[in-house]
Amino acid sequence: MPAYHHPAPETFELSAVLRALADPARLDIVRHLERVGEANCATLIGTRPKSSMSHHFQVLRESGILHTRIEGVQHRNSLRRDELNTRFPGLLSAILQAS
Amino acid sequence: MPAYHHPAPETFELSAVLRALADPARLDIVRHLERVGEANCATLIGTRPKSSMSHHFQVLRESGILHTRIEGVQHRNSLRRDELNTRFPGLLSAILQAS
DNA sequence: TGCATTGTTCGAGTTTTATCGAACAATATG
DNA sequence: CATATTGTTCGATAAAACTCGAACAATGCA
Repeated sequence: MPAYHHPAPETFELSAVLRALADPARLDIVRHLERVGEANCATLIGTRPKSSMSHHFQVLRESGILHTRIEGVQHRNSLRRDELNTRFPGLLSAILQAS
Repeated sequence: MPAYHHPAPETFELSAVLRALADPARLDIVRHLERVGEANCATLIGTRPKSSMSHHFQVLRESGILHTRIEGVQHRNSLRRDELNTRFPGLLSAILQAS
């Protein structure tokens, strides 16, 4: 399992970030990561199948919203808070703050 | 031409707002309104046909992002800054601030 | 080695969204 | 009233995105 590619903050695209966060399932993922800091996919799967979740994590990763660290068989995800805040100041916190 | 329906701030949905702003054409509209304050559809039409623009304005209106005032034959659009800021503090300015 | 766990990838089906021309409605103006 | 202006609505097409099962890959452990 090769390591993932994570885009550099300079290449984050606002449209991609907004599109990624516009999906309720992905917004749930982001909110959960905000609370727990780091989580693997399995702990975040609710009723959805693995393949759907894997897709959502991919969208979040490729837009720059989260980072995936591989540890053994688990893929641990966490928000790229600092990098997002550097590129789009205040955006993530404004979105997380919204009820 | 009946007046438009503009949703109340309490009913704004974050997903809908993000989805509306995730489209580059609509983000351009929002940025333009930010600059000029108020504009009708015609002045915002670039290369796209009227029907496409009308659709984008509808999406922006129904998500709560802009208000459309009818004056004669023109439909004047402006951002609902205060209402958006009340419902989602800091969100619009964070998005407008992003390059 | 055999098996369970974790997650990706593939492919197909469904839904949503965007695009745009044509026809229409409403207002203004000559 | 005739015509131009502004923008919506309709309908069809195309593109994008979501969903999910099945097969696969990689690790960990007995």
